[in-house]
Order: sequence, then structure tokens, then C-alpha cells
Amino acid sequence: MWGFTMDLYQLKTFFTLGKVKSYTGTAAVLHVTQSAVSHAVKKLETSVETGLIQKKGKDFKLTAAGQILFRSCEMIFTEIENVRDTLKVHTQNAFRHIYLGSPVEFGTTILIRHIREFMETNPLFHLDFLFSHNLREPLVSDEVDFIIDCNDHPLPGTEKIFLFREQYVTICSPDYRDRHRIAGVTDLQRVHILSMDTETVWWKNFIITLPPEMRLILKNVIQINHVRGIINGAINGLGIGFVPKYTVINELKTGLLVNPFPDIIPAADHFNIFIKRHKLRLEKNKTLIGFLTRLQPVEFGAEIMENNYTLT
Amino acid sequence: MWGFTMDLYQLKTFFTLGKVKSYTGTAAVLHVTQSAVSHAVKKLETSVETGLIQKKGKDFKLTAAGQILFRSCEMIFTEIENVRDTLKVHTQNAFRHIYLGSPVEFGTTILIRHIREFMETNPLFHLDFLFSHNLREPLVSDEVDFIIDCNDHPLPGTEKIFLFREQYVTICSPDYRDRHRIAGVTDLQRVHILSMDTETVWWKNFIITLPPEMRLILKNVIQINHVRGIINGAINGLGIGFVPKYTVINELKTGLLVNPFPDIIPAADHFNIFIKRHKLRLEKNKTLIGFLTRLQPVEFGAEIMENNYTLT
DNA sequence: AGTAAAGATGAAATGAATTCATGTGGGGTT
DNA sequence: AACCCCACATGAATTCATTTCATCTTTACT
Repeated sequence: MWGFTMDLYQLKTFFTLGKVKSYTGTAAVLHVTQSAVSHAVKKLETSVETGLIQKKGKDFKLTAAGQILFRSCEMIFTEIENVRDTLKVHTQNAFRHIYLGSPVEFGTTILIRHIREFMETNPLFHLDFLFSHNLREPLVSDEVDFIIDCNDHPLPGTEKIFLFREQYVTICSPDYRDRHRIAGVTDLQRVHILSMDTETVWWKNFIITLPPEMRLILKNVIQINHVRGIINGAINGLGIGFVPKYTVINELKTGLLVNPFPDIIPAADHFNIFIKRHKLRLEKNKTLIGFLTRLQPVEFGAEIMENNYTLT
Repeated sequence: MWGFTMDLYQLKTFFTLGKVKSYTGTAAVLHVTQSAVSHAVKKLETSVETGLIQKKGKDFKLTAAGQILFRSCEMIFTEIENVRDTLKVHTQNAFRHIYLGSPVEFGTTILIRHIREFMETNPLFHLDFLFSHNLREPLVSDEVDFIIDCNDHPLPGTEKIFLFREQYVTICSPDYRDRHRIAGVTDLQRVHILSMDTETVWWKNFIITLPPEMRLILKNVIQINHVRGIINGAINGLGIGFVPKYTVINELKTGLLVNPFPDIIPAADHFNIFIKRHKLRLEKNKTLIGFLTRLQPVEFGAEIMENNYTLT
């Protein structure tokens, strides 16, 4: 009788199965038995008259048909989420709930500062924040609605929306610079380097701007897994750090920190929004992303990005 | 347990109810009892915690919330139709079925002539045609997938895609012109006019090109409800007709018909596609519309559109 | 006012999805 | 290689939801 449509519960189980890639796992997610999942998927396969799942031994795959259906599920369920959301807002002034991911330092300072305007003009939005250094996983697992990040995430079906450029800067205390007589980049080899990692991938935007023969290997690396830790480390004369400029604007202004290599301008990173394409259709996301793209934080403004502070 | 989703059967009943605007009617369409429809809608209203339907006495309306949900239903069921279609094509080389509406004369000559190329390059498409003078009703009732028409259809949620310009021309047999000594448009008042309607709305594109003082009222109108009838009427010396130029290209070339007012170029009409916006997402429609917009039929080509035939 | 048509409602019946209990098979371990 | 463990498949029974049936209420039209 209902042959011209599909069973949404079957679709939902198939959809989560496609994400979880495990029958028992989806059963747990949907609060049903593993048997129910198995039955539902089988029925769905019968109704569309084609196999959707390919399992040889350990690994779980969707067939070509399965992937087509999966993508449609994304559309369908985001649309459903959108209606429920819209109806809730429309009928009972409910909150639109957004879960937003961003890097720790950016989120805890810049984002949290500027998001206030959005929350005041959009009182019906409820924002939650996930500040983390690992943002890809929350993005792919749909834990968050979208993320802001300066790392790239070239994932299929994921949109990248440019927000602003981020300038890096080398920092140390003026006392440290004078005491170690730091004049050129070669001096980096005989001082302490503060970095998020021991391999100094963190310093790459600095290193790639040097001519090839000067791409010295940094030694004496002190690993500090938090930008604020690096900044305070530098202030306290632990060594030379490399941090986003917006994080130390005040310290550079007050002279608490100096840039020991003012004539070297490191490559800029880009802050982008990363969002699964189908989630762009959600009204709430459109609204917030619209606000974010229009945002021009003074911390990333022209006068700060163009020249370096060279206080002594 | 399934609280975060919706029941598709309930949605389907609500959706068709929104179209049919009658419980008993919907019941008939879905082959269930009226009671089932009533129960289903009520359950849906409970689950979204808001009224969807407003009925005072005779007339049936959707509430604001109902309209929101209705629009989402269009999206959702279009997407479902699209997947089923795509899966069918993908797994069993099934036909993509399109039902296309167009005006009788255009469809039976131009369209049917040029669509052949499409059907040969897209063997997996199955096209059905509805040639009719009343195309709006089949469009709004979803009887057809989309229509091609030179009449305007300013319906909400309906997209208009330009195809090509259509030139009109006045026609009569050379004998008729000579016998009645037709020299200028004022002569129209003393001869027989062939028109689709008695009010000569059909002639409007001719009349509006005349200067105001010359907008004579046409008398002696012979009503013929088919373009081919008008053409053959003109050929047989019944009077002067006003028809799309593409319908009489051959007759004008062979001299069977002449244009009695070669210096008057009537306003052109526009052939457009009219399609409900959500249906633009269907792959099959995208494909066919892509073909149609790329089409440049010789019948509407530059050399035919620019100058009139003035054969004697 | 009376009647017909359309929708609402509650209890029973029908039917489909979930569960329970159990079977099968691949992978890793010793 | 034999074993066990984990993940999935399967069939019958149960449970739950939706449909139906019978009936009542409402509205419009004569």
C-alpha cells in the first residue's frame, strides 16, 4: 500500500549503520537490539531490490547503491532536523541549538569575545562550544555542527568557507633577547625553542619563509601543549616561542614580549569554517555562518596583520 | 525511542492532505479509510506539538506551521523519489520516467521533432507528453513533472526558465488578400478574423504593437479553437489569422499563405519552462532541462525571427 | 428544522517491527 | 590446528502501533 515511499525507520537504521559501520554499534546508538538492526537493513535491501552493504571479513563497506542511498539519507534527515527545529522555534520560541568547534586559543579568546554580538542579536540561539586541538574527529562524527579551524580538512562532502587570515609571530621576553644576544635566525640553534610539538611542525610557517640554506633544524625544543603556556613561558624567559599574533597583541604592546626577528614575516594561516555540505541547508547554520563571514575582528585587522610590533 | 525522527507515513498522509485538502479525498488517494487519515494527522500534530490544520466550516487551510512542514515534505518526498529513481537506474537500468506538458501546436511539431536527439542520447529516459491548452492545472496538481508554455504562470514556489522567443505572424491566402484588397491594418475591420477566442485576446500581441489610435476593435471574429484549424482556415480563404510563425514557415515559403501586413512585427512571446522549485532537484529533470535550454531550434532561429516573409 | 456529507472518536482487529533464543562464521590466540 | 570470542544472521514469538469498524458530532444546504 505504501510501496511508493520508504520506511523512515529502516532508513534511519541504515543511515546510522553507515556512520557507525557496525550492527551492534548502531543497535546501541538507536537503543534497539542487534537483531532489529539486522532485520531492518535486510528489509530495506529487499524493498530497494539491491544490496546496500558489503562485508568481507573484518571490514565494512557500503556498496555503490548504498553510498547513493546514504547521501540521500543525509539530505532527508537534515531536512527533517531542519523542520523540527523550525517548527519548535516557530511554535514555542524554542532555542536553535548549535554546537560549534574551534581551536582552544582562538575559541577561548577571539571567538568568545565576538560571539556575544551574535547571541544578543539572535536571542533564540543556544550555542555550545567545543574547544579542542583535534577538531576533525568531532566534525566527521557529527558531534559538532561545524568547526572553525586553521588546519585543513580535505574531507569528501565537506565545504570550506574562508573566514580570515592569521599571522604568526616569534616572541620572547626583551630580557631573554638581550641576555642571549639574539640578532639573527641562526641564533635559534643555541637557545631554547618553545613549541607545541617536539618535531617543530608547529614552527613550519616560520621555517618555510627562510631561504633553503637557512632552514636550520631547531634543537633544544621545550614542548608545551598549550599556546597560553608558550606565551607565559616566553614571558618568563624560558625561550623563544612561535604563536598566532592575535594571542600576544597586548604583551607586544606593553613590551612584556618582543619579536626577536621583526624583519621575518612568517607565512599566514587561514581560518576556515569546515562543514558537511548537507548541513549547510540548516537554517541555523546558515544564520551563524552568515554572521561569522561578515565578522572582521580587530585582532585580525589590517593594521595588525601588515606590520610587526618591534617594541624594545 | 524514535523521538528524534518523524513517521514518514504520517508525513505522507499530511502531505497528500495538504494537496487534496480533504480527509476523505486523501483517504481515497492513499487507499485507506478516512479514520486512518484523521488518526495519522492527529498523531503527527501531537508529535510536533502544534496544530497543522485549520478548518473553519467549509474551507480547509494549513496553519503557518503546517505550511512550513508542507514545504519540507516537498523536499523530503522529492529526495525520496530521486533516490528510488537513481537506485533503479543504477541497479537495473530502469527507465527514468518524465511526464512533460506543452502547448498542443508547439508540442506536436517542434518539441516532438527535437526531442528525438535527447531520447537517442539518453536511452534510459522514458518520456510521456501532455499536449494541452490548459497546462497550469496539470502543473499545480503534479500530474506532470514540468511544462513548457508561452503563457505565464506566476505561482509561488515555481521556477521559470527561459527557453526561446516565439514570433507571431498574420496570415491569409494570397487570393484572399487580393480579393479583399487588404493594404493596411484598418482593413481588418471589414474582413473575417480567425482567432482562438471571440474576445481576440489571442490577437493581443498584434494589437499592442499598433499605435493607440489604431487599436481598432476587431469585428467578424470566427472562433477556431485550434491553431491548425486557423491555419487551414486561412489557407482556404476563410479570413485572416494570427499564429506563431514557426507553425506556418512552410506555408509562407511555398506561397500557400502570405503575411498581409509585412511591416508590422508583433510582440514576441517567450517559451519558458515552469517547474516547481523542489522538483528541480530531481536528476532526471535537471538532465532534460539542461538539454532543452541548450536547444536552439531552427524554427526559432535568428534568420526566421528577424525578418518576415513577404512572399506573394 | 431536517438531512446529507465530512470529520472526530474509541475499542477491536490486524499487521509489522522488535525481541528472544539460537545458529553460523570469521579472526585472533595459544 | 584447535580453540574461543565476537559480530552478524535467522526464525518464531511477542509486543506495539496503526488501521479498521461502528458510531457520534459538526457543518452546510434545502
